[in-house]
Amino acid sequence: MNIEKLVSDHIKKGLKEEYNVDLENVEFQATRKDFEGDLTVVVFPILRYIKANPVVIGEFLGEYLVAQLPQIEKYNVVKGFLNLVLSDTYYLNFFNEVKDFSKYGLETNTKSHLIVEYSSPNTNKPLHLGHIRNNLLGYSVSEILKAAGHSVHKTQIVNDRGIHICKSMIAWERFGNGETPESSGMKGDHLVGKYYVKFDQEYKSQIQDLMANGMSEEEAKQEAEIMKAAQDMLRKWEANDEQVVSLWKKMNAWVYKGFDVTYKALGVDFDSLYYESDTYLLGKDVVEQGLEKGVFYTREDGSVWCDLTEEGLDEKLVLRGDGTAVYMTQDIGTAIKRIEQNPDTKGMIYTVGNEQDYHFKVLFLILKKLGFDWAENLYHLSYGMVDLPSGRMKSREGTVVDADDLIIEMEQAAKKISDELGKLDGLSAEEKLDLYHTIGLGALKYFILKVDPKRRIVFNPEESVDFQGNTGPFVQYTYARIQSIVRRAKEENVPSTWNADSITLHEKEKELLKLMQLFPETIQQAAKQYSPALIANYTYELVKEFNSFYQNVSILGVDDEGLKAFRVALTSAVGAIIKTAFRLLGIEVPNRM
RNA sequence: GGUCACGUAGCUCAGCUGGAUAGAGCAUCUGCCUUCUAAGCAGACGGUCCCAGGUUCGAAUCCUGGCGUGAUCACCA
Repeated sequence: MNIEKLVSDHIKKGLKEEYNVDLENVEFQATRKDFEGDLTVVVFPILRYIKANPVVIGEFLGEYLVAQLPQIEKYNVVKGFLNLVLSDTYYLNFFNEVKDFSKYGLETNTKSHLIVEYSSPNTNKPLHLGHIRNNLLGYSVSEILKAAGHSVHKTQIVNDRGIHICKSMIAWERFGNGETPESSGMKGDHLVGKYYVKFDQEYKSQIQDLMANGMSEEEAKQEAEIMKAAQDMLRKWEANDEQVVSLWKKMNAWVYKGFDVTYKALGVDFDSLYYESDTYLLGKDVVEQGLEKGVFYTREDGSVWCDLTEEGLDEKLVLRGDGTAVYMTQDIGTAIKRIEQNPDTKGMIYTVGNEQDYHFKVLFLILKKLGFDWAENLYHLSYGMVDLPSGRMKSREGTVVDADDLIIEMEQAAKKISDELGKLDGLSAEEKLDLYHTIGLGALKYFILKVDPKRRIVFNPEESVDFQGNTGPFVQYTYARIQSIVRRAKEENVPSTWNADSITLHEKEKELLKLMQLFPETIQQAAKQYSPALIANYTYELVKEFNSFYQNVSILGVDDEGLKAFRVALTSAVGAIIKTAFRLLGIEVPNRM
C-alpha cells in the first residue's frame, strides 16, 4: 500500500479515537531539505476540525504514528508541520518489491484508446523549428499516454492541397527548367520550398511594377498575373485537370521523400496518414444534417454559418457561398471519419499551435452542437510558438530555422565537444557518428521538451544549445557513467543479491529511493497534463541526485560485499528509470560517451 | 476594441489542486581529477515572484482591477 494512504488512514483513525472527529483528507508534502524527515503532514487544515494548538496535535499524531506503523521511525514537529522519518526497511522493501526496473512506472492496466494528431505540415516547404516542437511534443505525449496505460494511434492530416501548393507549382513550371531533386541534389522538400519563395519574389516584383504604373497596392495585388495563374491552377486542380494533378503528384512526392528523412532523423512516426486532398470535401454532408437540425443557418448568398454568440463566440462560416469547403468544414468531416474508422476511440488530441486556440474552441463546440457524444473528449494540445529574437519565423522571407539544418548543426556541436573532451577515442567512425546524432538530438529535444508546452520559446540561432547543466547530454552522460559501472560490476562478478537487514542506507541512497518512488505518479501526472516537461524535470532531479551520490559515495570501491551489491543494483535501477523516462521524451541514451 | 495565454535571479526555466526561509541551469567567482567517465561534484554571489487591492491562520499560487508581451477575432489553411 502507498505510504501516504497508510499514514492518512492511521491519522484519521487516531483523530477519531482521541478527538472523535472524522477527518476527510490529510494534506502531505515532501519534507523540505532543511528539516529532518521524509514525509510531512500539514497540520493546519486539521485545525478546522479541532480547536487546539497545531503543535499539540502534531505531537499527538507523531507519537501515535510511530507506535502504530513500523515504517515510521521517528518524527519531529515544527510549527504546524509534522515531519515523519521513514525507516530504511521501508525504502529497502520498496526497492526489493519492484525488482525489474526496466518496466517500472509503466501502467499495465489498459485504459482507453486515444488518437493523437501531430505534425500536419503543408507540402509546399520544408519543416522548420516550429514543426520540430510540434513533432517532439506530439510524439512524446503519445509515448507518455501509452506509458500511462492508454493505447494510442498516432496520425496527422497532411495539408497537401490549396493555393500555397499551387504557388510552388507555378513557380517551378516557369523558372524550374525541369529541375528535380536528382538533378540538383537538393532534398525534395527544400527544392519545392525554393520555388515557393521564388513565387513570392515574383509576385512582389509584379506588384511593384503595377504600382509603378500608377495602380494602388490593393489593385496591384488583385491584378498580379502570377497570383491569377496560381488561382487558375487551383481551379484546374479541383476540376481534376490531368496535367495539373500530375505535376501536383510529382512535386508532393518529392516533398514526402524529404519529410521522411526529417521524420526519421527526429525519430518520430505515425500509425496512419490523412491527406487533405482526400478529406477536404468531407463535412459537407454533415453541414446538410446540421442545417436540418437547426444547428446551422443559411444566408442570402447561400453561405452556411453557425451562430455561437450565445456561447460567447462569434458567428462562424462552415460552408462558402459557392458550396466549397473551408478549413472548418474539413476538420468537422475528418474528426467524424476518424471516429468512424476507430470506433473504440475515447478521445482525440490535436497537437496544434496556440494560434489556433479559437479554431479548436469553435470546432469542438460545433461537434457538440451536432450531437456527437465523443465531442466531449476532444482536446487541443495547444503549445506556444517558437519565435526568433526578431519575432515570428516566416518561410517566405527566409527567416526560418530549418529543421534539417538545425539537426546537422546539433550533430556538429556534439562532435565538437566530444572531440575536445576526447571521450570517444577508440570508437569506430560509425559508432562516433551514431553518438553525435544521439547527443546532438538529445540536446535539441530536451531543450524543447523541458519547457512547459504552453509557453512560448524564443530561440536565438546565435546562441548554441547547451550541453551542460539541465540538458539532454547531462542526463545521457550520467546514463553512460551508470552503464560503465554496470559493465564493470559484471566483470567483477558483483552478486545481484544482498541481505537487506544488514544495510544501513546512506543519506544519498535514501534521497534516490525517495525520488524513484515518485516515477509512476510523475508519468500519470504528465499524461493527465499532456506535459513532457514534467518527465524532463523529474529526470533532471533524479540525475542530479544520482550524480551527487556518485561523487560522494563509493559504489564499486566499498569493502562490504552486500553493500556493494546493493549499490550496484541501485545504480542499475536509476539507469533503467532514466532510459524509460528518456524513451518517453523520444530521446536515446548512449552506453558510453 | 473583444477574447485567450503568458509575466518568477542579468539570461533560460521549475515551483501554481494555497503551507516552513521562493528553487535549478547558464553567466560570474572559490574549491575538487594518483579512487567507479570533471558533459561531473561541493560552495559563493544573485529576488519588488509585473503593479495595486481582496479572500485566508497563511498567497508566487485563488479573485478583482490595472500595466506589459504575444496570439486570435478571414467566404486563408
